[in-house]
Amino acid sequence: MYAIGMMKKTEPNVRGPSEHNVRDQIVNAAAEYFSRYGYEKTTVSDLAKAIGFSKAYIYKFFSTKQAIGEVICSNTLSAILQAVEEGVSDADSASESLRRVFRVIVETSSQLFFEDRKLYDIAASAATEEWQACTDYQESIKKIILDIVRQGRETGEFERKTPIDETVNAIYFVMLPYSNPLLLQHNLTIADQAPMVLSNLILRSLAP
Amino acid sequence: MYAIGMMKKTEPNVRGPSEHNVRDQIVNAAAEYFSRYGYEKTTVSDLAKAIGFSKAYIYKFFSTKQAIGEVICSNTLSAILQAVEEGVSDADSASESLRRVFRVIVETSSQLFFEDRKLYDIAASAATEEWQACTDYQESIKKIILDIVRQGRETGEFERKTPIDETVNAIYFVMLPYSNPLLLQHNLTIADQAPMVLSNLILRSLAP
DNA sequence: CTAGTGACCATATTGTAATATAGTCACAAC
DNA sequence: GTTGTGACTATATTACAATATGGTCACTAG
Repeated sequence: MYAIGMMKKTEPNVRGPSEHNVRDQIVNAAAEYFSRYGYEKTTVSDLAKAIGFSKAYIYKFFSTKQAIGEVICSNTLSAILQAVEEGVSDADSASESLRRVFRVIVETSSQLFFEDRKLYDIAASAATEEWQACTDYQESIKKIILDIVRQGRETGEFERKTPIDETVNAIYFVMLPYSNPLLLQHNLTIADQAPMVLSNLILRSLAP
Repeated sequence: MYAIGMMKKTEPNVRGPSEHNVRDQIVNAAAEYFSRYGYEKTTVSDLAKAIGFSKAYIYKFFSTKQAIGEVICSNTLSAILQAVEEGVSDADSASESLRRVFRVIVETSSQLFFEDRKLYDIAASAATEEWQACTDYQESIKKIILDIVRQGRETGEFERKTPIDETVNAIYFVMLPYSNPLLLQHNLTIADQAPMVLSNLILRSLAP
């Protein structure tokens, strides 16, 4: 078969060769259209026209429109995660890392979903229908939090009495309303104060 | 004029005598209909028919349908607050009070908005359009938290370094996604674990 | 075999005409 | 004065036909 890494191709709804020029063209067109006109307003025919093929040909590569959406969504969420990880790697303490995680998530998400690009409705669909990309994203955030808490505990920066799973879960719950676009939407008015205030609360709870 | 206490009659959109049999009949009918058929589905004519008067007469007492909704909403939120205050008064420490606030809010809200009664859509309208009753409710919750934190600080149960406003605000922000029906809706799946886990986090952050 | 498509179907979405609703007002009965 | 209403308007909602969209498939070209 094709040379496939340990990723891709495992997910269903992805057809045809995973390395293919046309697949990339579709994804690029989708990125453009979804962010400019929104996911719902963009039709598969639009994408087909944009790259000069027929609609039917698109379905040789993706089994559904949602499958295309998943890729865009996945890329977008990856971009957020990357920004988060960048912030974390620049931090010089676990506390600072946590602050940055919170701040960067809120900032980047607000920007991507509500300002720069019209990616809100794809994120909304993704969150409502619990696409794979979303649950993966939430898992990644949990893992980042876990790593930071671990590190903080090792350096003695954080307390060690509370079961680490509970600590991580609690922090995750606090951040959830700001990392899920469906919820963030309702919290936009406090999205500028929340990261600061809540980070402080979390860090107080982590004090040894 | 009428003998008016320091309340009622101050809010606009409330017409006619504030003590009046018919006003109560309207409110009772509304409570029944809104919780059975929902706020949006209930028409003002329905209420009129239910109490045997004409629709026009209703408008002698309430300037808009929303004004009726505000009363029902206000009563419902008052019921939640009462349950919360009951829980608090039964608690024997500030910590226990905080736990109960969180637990009772989630339990009572879930029940009222999503199980027992179909009050969700009135609460949703209220939250979306920021009715007075809602902002009052949120203020009340903030005040309850403030009182508990104050008490906890006095008894030495809680730390006193953090500015009390920030502490209260942070706790309030943590509870917000569970006290606002619009947000609670998306958190129903974790609504059983959240109060426990998040109360623990809050209490750890309050440790002296 | 691979690359690519027009024609097709079932369901979703839109436009629009018909209906229902929130809210007003002049007026009647007492 | 108070209690109460039918008739009215402007806007919102519904019902439904017309159209658009997601998705499939048999087929052609090389």
